[in-house]
Amino acid sequence: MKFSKKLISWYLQNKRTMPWRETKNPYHIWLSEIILQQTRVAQGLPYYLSFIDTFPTVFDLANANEDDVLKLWQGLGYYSRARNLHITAKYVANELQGVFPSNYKDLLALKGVGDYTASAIASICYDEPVPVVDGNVYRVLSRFFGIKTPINTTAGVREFKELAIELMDHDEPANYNQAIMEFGALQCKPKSPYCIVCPLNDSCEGLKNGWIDTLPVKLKKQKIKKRYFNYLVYSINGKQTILQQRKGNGIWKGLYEFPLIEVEENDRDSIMSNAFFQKMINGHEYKITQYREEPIVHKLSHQHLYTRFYIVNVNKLPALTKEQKIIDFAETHTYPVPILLGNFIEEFFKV
DNA sequence: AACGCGGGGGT
DNA sequence: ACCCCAGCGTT
Repeated sequence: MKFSKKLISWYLQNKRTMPWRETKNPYHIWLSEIILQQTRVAQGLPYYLSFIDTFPTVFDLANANEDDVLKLWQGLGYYSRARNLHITAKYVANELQGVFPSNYKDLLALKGVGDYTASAIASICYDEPVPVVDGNVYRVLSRFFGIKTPINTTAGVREFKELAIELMDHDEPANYNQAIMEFGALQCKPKSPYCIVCPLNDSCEGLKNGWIDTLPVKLKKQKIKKRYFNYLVYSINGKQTILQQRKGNGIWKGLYEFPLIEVEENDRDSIMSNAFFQKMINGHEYKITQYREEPIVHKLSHQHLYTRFYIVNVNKLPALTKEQKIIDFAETHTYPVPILLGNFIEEFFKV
């Protein structure tokens, strides 16, 4: 039997039930695909349900405030996905009368939709025979065909894409694409795949040569940067605090946070002598206490954030920058914040 | 072509 | 610790 037909056969018997597999509504499929980028099904599923519930149509999403979209996205990470989601919703609602593009090429033009996502939507919604090449597909193909080309190089991306095009099932694009991904997720998984009971184990080059544990080949690991964050949690007359929105292009763009002092070395002197800190407290009576002695270490894929919170008690309003807003304690939890701050707010303000 | 971007789960 | 996850946009 053909490679693709074996996978589809496996898929029809082993696929998990998921809400986005019950529909071909492009709005729902698009939403699920954006949410699932670099995200496990178990983590993304509750977000998918709450987005569908809160924004039943692309018009509802388009008419929302960006802050509300980010708030619903809070905790899912890679927040540019949420901002691009909102941009694309407005584009589809306002420029395309709510009708999504119906082919790979036009889908690719949407913000936040790359090669993978355009292929996924085009194949699932419109039966266009364009192959998806995600992390699962790299693993399945590299093992089955014994391909050692690193997957995160230009040559690797091109080689696997060309192979995927050859293998594409033109009779059932939707089933085939979901089959190879589901197969990679459940059967040909990264560690301890079920080769003994695999329907492809009689012709798998990786298994035959003992390469299962070394495929796919991926070049270098990014090294982790350490950063030292010091948040000033203002308590103004014990009722209000200050939040500011992150600008620029770094992490958490668009999310809110307390006034932040980032230092190179995490010693108390460098924080207290920091120019920004002096400016914030200059001319005001204040009492400052450190929330916890030990920093909270927030681990991201690419950096570790050693974070301290300082409670700054004041009786007068400090001078605010343009980005800063006075917020009632009870309202702090309505702003989209990184999960690191969300946890703190929940604990400290008891909201 | 290389890099930055979250948070969670598995081993 | 380290890897991976239905990747994408920017530089």
